[in-house]
Amino acid sequence: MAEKDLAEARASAGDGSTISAQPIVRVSLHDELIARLRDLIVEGELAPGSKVPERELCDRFHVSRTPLREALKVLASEGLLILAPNRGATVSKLTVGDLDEIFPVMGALEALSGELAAPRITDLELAEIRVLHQEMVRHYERRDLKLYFRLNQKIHEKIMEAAGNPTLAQLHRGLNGRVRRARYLANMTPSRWAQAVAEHEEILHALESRDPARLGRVLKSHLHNKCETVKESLLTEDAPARAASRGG
Amino acid sequence: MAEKDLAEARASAGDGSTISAQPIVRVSLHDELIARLRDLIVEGELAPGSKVPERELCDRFHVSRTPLREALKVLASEGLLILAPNRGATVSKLTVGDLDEIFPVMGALEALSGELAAPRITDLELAEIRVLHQEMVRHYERRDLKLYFRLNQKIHEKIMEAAGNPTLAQLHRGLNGRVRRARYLANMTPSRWAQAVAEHEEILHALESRDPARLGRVLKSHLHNKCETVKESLLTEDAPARAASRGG
DNA sequence: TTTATGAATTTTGAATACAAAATACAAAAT
DNA sequence: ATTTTGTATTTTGTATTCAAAATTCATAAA
Repeated sequence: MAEKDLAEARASAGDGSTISAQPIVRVSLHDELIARLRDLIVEGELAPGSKVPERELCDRFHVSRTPLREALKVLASEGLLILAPNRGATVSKLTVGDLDEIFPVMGALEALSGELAAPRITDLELAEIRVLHQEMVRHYERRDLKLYFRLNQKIHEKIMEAAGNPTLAQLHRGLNGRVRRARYLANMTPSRWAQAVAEHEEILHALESRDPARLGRVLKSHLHNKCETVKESLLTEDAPARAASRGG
Repeated sequence: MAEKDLAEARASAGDGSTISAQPIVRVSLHDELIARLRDLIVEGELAPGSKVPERELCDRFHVSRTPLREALKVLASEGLLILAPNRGATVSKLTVGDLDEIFPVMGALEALSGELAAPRITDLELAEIRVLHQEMVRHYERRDLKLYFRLNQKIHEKIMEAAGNPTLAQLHRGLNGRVRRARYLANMTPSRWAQAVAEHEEILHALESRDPARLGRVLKSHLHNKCETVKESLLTEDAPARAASRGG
C-alpha cells in the first residue's frame, strides 16, 4: 500500500468513476505526501529516533525534495518529527515524560468530546457504536489485540465525530498520532485489558444515558488508565526487540 | 518591528555576547519566517479573507519562495491559512461557527491548565501573577483596552506556564492565535468588561486557594463568557470598517 | 450593452541547481 | 594505539528555473 506511486495518486485525484454533482475532490500532492509520511511514522517503518532519509523518500514517492520538505515541516509542527537545523529531520521518540504531557491533554479533549457528544448523538450513531463495541468485545474474548485495538480506536473516533467539532477532532487526531504507536505496542496485562473492556462498557452506558458529565468523566479516566498502562510498558521495555517484533 | 530584515535575524542568530556552556541557540530561518507571518496575520496586516501575496512577502523578507512556501504550509496546518490547490493561500476568517468550535476546546485546555497549575504553582509565580493582575485592573480603570488586553493575555500565559505542560501550551497557543484578533477587536460593553474583571479576581482567588477543580471551573466559564462577547461583537458588526479602524 | 471566446500575463507547484554546512574518512602526530 | 587534523563526500537550506494552471484583458458575437 505505502509503496504505491504518488504520481498515480495525483493522476487519479479526480475519481471519474462516479458522475455526480459533488465538487471535484482534488487531493493536493502535499496532503497526500503528509498523510503517507505520517503513516510511515505511525506504522513504525520510520523508527522513532531514526533520521528521515530525504533522498530515499524522494525516490520512493517519485517526488522532488521541495514538496517532501514542505511535508516534513508540517509533520514537525505536529510534533511527529524533530528538525535540527542543518542536520535534518529525525522521528521524535516518546519518553515517559512526553506521555505524561500528552495523555492529560488527550484526556481533556476526549472528555470534551464526550460532553458534546452525549446530548447530540443520534440513535443511529449510538447503534453503530453499540455494534462496534460488541465486535470489540468479541476480539477481546479471542485475545486478538490487533483487531481489538482497531475497533477500540474506531469507537473513540465515532464519539469524537458525534461531538460535531472538527477543530476538537483535529487536535485529538494530532495527539493520537503521536502516541498511537506506543499505545499499540503497550502490552496489556490480562487485568489491564479486562479493566479497559469494563471501562468501555461504562462508556457505552454513559452514552446511552446521554449524560454529558458522566461520559466526560468516564472517557477521561479511561484515558488516564491507558496512560498508566503505556507508561508501565515503556518502562519495563528494556528489551525493545520483543515489542518491535510485534509491530507487523 | 515586522519590517526588519530577516537576513539580519539570521546573521545575529548566535548571540555571542555571553560566554557560557549553554548550547548555541540557532533560530532557523523557517521558525523565524513562520513567527513573522503569524504576527502579520494576527496583527491584521494580512486581513482575514485576503489572498497572501507570495511574491510581495518574498521581497519584504528578502527570501525566496521556497522557504516562504514551507512556512505557509505550516501556518495552513495550524488553521491560520487556507490553501486552495493551484490558487494559493488566503487568510482564513473566523465565522461564528468557528468560534463555537474553538472556544469550547480552548476552555477545556485552559481548564486543564488550571487543574495542573493549581497544585504546582510556586509562590513566586503566584506573586508575579498578582502583580500582573493589579496592573491589569489599573488599565481597566483607565479603560485602556489595548494594555488591558495585553496584561490579560499575559496572565493566562503565566497560568499555562505554571501548568508545566508544553504540549498543552502549544495547542492552546495555536487556537489562541486563531481567535486572538477577533478577541481583541470584540468591543466589550461596560458590563461585559466589568464581568471579565470580576472573573479575573475569582481566578486569582482560585489560584491562591490552590484548588484545581475550582480554578479549572473558573477558567472554563471565563472563557465561555468571552466567547459570548466575541460572538455578539461579530454578529453586530455589519460595519466592519469601524472595527478595522481600531486595529492599529 | 452584455455575454462569450481566446490569447497574453501572472501565479502556482514542483524540479533542479548551487552554496554552505555537516559528516565521514584517511593521514599525521602524539 | 589513540587522538588530532585536514580533506573529500554527503546532506542540507535556499535560490532559480520550468511547466501547468489560473487570471486578466481585449476582442468578437449575440
